[in-house]
Amino acid sequence: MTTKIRTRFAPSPTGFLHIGGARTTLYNWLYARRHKGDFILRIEDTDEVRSTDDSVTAILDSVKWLGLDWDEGPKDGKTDTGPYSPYFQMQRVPVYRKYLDQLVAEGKAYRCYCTKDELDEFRRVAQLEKRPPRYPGKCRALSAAQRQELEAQGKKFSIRFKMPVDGATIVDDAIRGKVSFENNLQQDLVIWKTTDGPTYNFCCVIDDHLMGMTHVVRGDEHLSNTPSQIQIYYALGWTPPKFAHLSMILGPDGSKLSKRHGATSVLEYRDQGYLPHTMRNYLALLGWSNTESQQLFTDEDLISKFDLEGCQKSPATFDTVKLNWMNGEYIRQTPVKELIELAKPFLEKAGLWGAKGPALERVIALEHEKYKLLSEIPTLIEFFYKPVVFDPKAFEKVLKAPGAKDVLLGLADALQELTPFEEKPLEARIRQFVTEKGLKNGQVFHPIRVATTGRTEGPTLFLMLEIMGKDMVVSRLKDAAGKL
RNA sequence: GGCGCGUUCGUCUAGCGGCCUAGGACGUCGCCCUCUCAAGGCGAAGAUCACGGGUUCAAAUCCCGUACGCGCCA
Repeated sequence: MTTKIRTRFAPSPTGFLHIGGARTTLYNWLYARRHKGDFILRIEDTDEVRSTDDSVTAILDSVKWLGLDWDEGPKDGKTDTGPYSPYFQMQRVPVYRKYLDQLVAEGKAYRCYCTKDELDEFRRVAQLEKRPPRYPGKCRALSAAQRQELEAQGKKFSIRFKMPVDGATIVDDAIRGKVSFENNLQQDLVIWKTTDGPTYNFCCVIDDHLMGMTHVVRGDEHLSNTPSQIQIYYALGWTPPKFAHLSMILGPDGSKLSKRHGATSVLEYRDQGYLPHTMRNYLALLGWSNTESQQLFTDEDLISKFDLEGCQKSPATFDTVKLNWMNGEYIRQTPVKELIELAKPFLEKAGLWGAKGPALERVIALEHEKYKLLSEIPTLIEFFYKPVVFDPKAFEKVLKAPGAKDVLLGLADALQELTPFEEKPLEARIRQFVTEKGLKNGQVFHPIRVATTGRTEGPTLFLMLEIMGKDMVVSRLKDAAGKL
């Protein structure tokens, strides 16, 4: 029997969920789902200064919006559920302390009394002598008597983990293969702070083991810490999980994606009108691909095809242009009724939800192939519900053209008489008008469009007029003519 | 500074020694469709596979070095 796959996403609640974190979450989730395993969420809030409750909420909201469900972890910002509860690290401190005591008792970790100033000095001298600036192990071999004396002086201490002094630690990474680190170049890392609390690397090892993680999929920036973590697993008599380190996501200028490149928070993408499915698909492709070079995936497709081996070792640039294309694809695939529901917040904000006028369903369907973002929908359809606002250029070029006024007035009369006021008869009547007056199509079609919408671009003309209805069309033709 | 990682069209990538005169997707450009804008169809341009050495009958693919970028130690 094979062990059940268990993956996790373990954010520090010190801010919103950014794009990189979202991708890490997605890959962990995909891997777990692919193998019918469990996906766990754990909150690494041991940084008491920077962790906030708001961040926890924002992160949970983000993961939920992305449509990634977790099997164990927080239910909200305070409570959680699952066989390994609690999933908030601050609530697990006694657990960490237990293993800390064990390591100290076994001589695998030791108290270090060096002050910040002393450590700075070590570092300075090391830099000067062009040696690696690592902790020199000053307190590593202190005797019990020496420790007593230092403590009698009221010296505070941190606790350091004793790294082996020879040999190498191999990280067998699912994406990068075997990566070797010389042990004597690693330093004795602090696992318990002077301020009496555990450090990130220590909690991470203990939780990943106790919570039964089989795979740790995380960002590239953790690769260098992995040998230390692996040695802690060994010291505790545990087998490390399989690691996979994902490459970084870059901004368009090749530097690490940050706020100055635009939106970095997942919730900002939601607010700009991207669909969760777009984010899942796009992020999946940013650093992972299969041999078919497939671009569009259903969720089932993604789950059945995703694998760690297909992940890219090199960093990837986040490309909003492709994201927009993909979002357009998925909007086009979304049935209009569903699309309206998705666009509801944006329509409400624009005052178009429940507005008097043509049926929203027909209006939105009219320009279905044009939306790239949900947030664009209101601007593209608002002229159906709000007074016409003329684009100055369109007004100059199209309405002020010679004869345009006569066209508008003539059409207003002709269309007033038209029944039924529907696409086909409208087209027939307007084309007839063109012939009667000896004009070209453009000389008539363009002025109608600008007069009724204020713009030179918009939906297919005759169906649009039908949806607007006779009263609106005729009065707008007259109004526009009146301005000339 | 040390250690580690990375480097294929503008961007995301395929490629695991011969199928590569390097394939796909986004974007760009052109044509078609057409009442505009899109969408759609067709087509084109775009990569001396970072650079330099090897290994081999044969290298984008294997090995070594260099450069540049990034990460960790901080």
